[in-house]
Amino acid sequence: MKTAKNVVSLKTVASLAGVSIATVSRVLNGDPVVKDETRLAVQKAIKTSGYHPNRVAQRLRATHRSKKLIGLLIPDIQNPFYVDVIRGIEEYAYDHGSAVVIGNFSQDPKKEKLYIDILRSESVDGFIVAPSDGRDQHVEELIQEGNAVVCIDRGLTNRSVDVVKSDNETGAFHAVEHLIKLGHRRIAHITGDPAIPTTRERISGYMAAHQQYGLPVDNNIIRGRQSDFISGVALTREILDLPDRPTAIFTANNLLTLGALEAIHARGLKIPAEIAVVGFDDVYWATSLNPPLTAVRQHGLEIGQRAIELLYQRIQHPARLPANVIVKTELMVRRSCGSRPPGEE
Amino acid sequence: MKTAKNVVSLKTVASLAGVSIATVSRVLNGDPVVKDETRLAVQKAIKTSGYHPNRVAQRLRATHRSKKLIGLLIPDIQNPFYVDVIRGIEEYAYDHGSAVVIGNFSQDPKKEKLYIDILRSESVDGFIVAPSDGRDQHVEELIQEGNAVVCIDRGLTNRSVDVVKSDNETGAFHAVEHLIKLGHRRIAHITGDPAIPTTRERISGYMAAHQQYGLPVDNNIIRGRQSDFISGVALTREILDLPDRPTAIFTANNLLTLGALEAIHARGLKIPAEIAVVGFDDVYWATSLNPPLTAVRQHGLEIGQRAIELLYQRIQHPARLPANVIVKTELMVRRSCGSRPPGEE
DNA sequence: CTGAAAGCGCTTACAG
DNA sequence: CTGAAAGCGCTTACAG
Repeated sequence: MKTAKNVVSLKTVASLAGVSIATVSRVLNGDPVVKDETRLAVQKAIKTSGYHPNRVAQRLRATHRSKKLIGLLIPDIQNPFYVDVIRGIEEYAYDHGSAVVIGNFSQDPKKEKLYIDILRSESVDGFIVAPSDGRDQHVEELIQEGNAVVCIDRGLTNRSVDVVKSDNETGAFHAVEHLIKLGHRRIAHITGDPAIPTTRERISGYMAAHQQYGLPVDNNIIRGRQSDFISGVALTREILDLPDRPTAIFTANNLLTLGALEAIHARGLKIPAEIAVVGFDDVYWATSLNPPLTAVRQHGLEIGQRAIELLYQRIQHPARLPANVIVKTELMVRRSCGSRPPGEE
Repeated sequence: MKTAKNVVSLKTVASLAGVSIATVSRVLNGDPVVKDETRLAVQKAIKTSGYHPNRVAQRLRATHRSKKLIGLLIPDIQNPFYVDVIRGIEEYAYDHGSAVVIGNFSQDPKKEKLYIDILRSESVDGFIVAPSDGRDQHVEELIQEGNAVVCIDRGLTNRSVDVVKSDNETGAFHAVEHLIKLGHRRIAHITGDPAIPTTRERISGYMAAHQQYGLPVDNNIIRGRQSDFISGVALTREILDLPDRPTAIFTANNLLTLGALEAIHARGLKIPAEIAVVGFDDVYWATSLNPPLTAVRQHGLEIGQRAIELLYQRIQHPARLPANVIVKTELMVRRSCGSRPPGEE
């Protein structure tokens, strides 16, 4: 067992092949100018020496070529939606020989700032970011400095920027419409953090469905605080305690849905017999819930792929106008919303 | 809006402060030899110029100091257990100013190889890896070359290496013991991929519990194929089709558990009235299942933290003997295993 | 077609 | 206490 790391560099290969390091570099980069004979000798030397290019040196040197590194800023790696997005990005990246550095900032702007600094000084090709909110200073700054940036899930309010996100409004619309068509007339909406643009779009969809079907909106049953589990539990409890309890709840993301389920189970209420549930965000365990959850599926993988494609376009054309990619959602109808509202069976 | 990226380097700061780049570097690295007056001038220049060190250059230059980059090889980023591990690692890493590059190889050895190559040539400080199986050639090689490597969840069979993992055997033992104490006599075990050491350890625990309580083991109800959802469904179906159906199922990981639930729900069987379920891996949505799932909780966060601590130790003491850290599991008793076996109510 | 040399942004002996 | 210089492993004009 060797304990010292062997350092096979261009130099090693060059001396092995009896050429200069410049020539080896040319062969590695597929420069057609190299004589076939030389190329062959070099390729052989590369093989026998087990040479692998040092990406750090390449990145330091590369001013005008790709640095093969993408920075990713994720608000919450525990959220399966973002895991899908990451997978979409990663697949594409590694297909192109790029690596991905992930900063999971847990919705903490300070942590976000730290990660941005780190990624920046790793001189990544560009950033894919879910801004902590619509007025995210750090992301603004990043763009200001001339970095390639693509936003996912949410854009920035004061600046036009490449964005890839779900059609939140239509997704919410379909969810609520589905409940209305089943006969529900009082549908609560547990929303996410009001500071996040996504939250507002989903509320819009909820409103639009009510309007389209001539249903009055009761602001008292639209409640939001944070986007997390705890809020889901607390807000659902409030809703369930209401004198004229809604017959259905539409939750704005998977954590809120879990919170809602917890609160409903704790009350011993039957789903959908006593209360129907539809959630935003489909998750792989949604079918294993009892009853299986009706949910608005976001295509996270596709969002990730589109984001990284857009990022590479942005790198090549820094001046092109910002694109706004809206990815369709899909309503996965399962048993948690039943076939008719409670009390009518 | 500037479109060109500003390149504030040591040079910029040096000329601003009227010193050489060597001096700036010394100030940055806290070299006490620098005169206070000079230090102050340099610090001021750093502030006003908005200088941030280039980590790429630092890493290229750093032969003997930390490169501030950790490589992570994860078999499946969709598995919440690994997400916890990642969070544990990440927290520690970023507290120490290190970044983490994640390679999610989806149990695909080819992808694993590619990622190892990339991470290696990014000259990371070290690797934290969950080997694809006990005879993982690529991980072997990595160690062979003198890299700092810590394994998580599973070790290597032919080589002693730093490992951090759950106490799988005891965890499984407690799960099965719990079922036995509830009166179950026929307990099926849906195992993971037999090539993964973890699988075997969990089987051992299952066996040990049977032995301790003088229960016969029926190999016909211990079944394993892959570690995924599909296998969970298929194997559970097989088990449920058996003439003398077991009264309980112990599943070896969270995906298998989901598969089992799917199969059980499809048959319309009541949990735990007709069949009890205990799963390895607690997940944050386990309490939202109906009924809530009894599960063996692994402390993923702690595993991640211990792993990265061990890694830094390994970097500092390349020759120290490999450590084997076993992290306790915890049985989370919920309603999916009931209070007595089916048929005795 | 190939090589010598400059340089990417740093750190670190070596002088002084 | 500070600076000039070498060098980490590459790429790329520039000569020849």
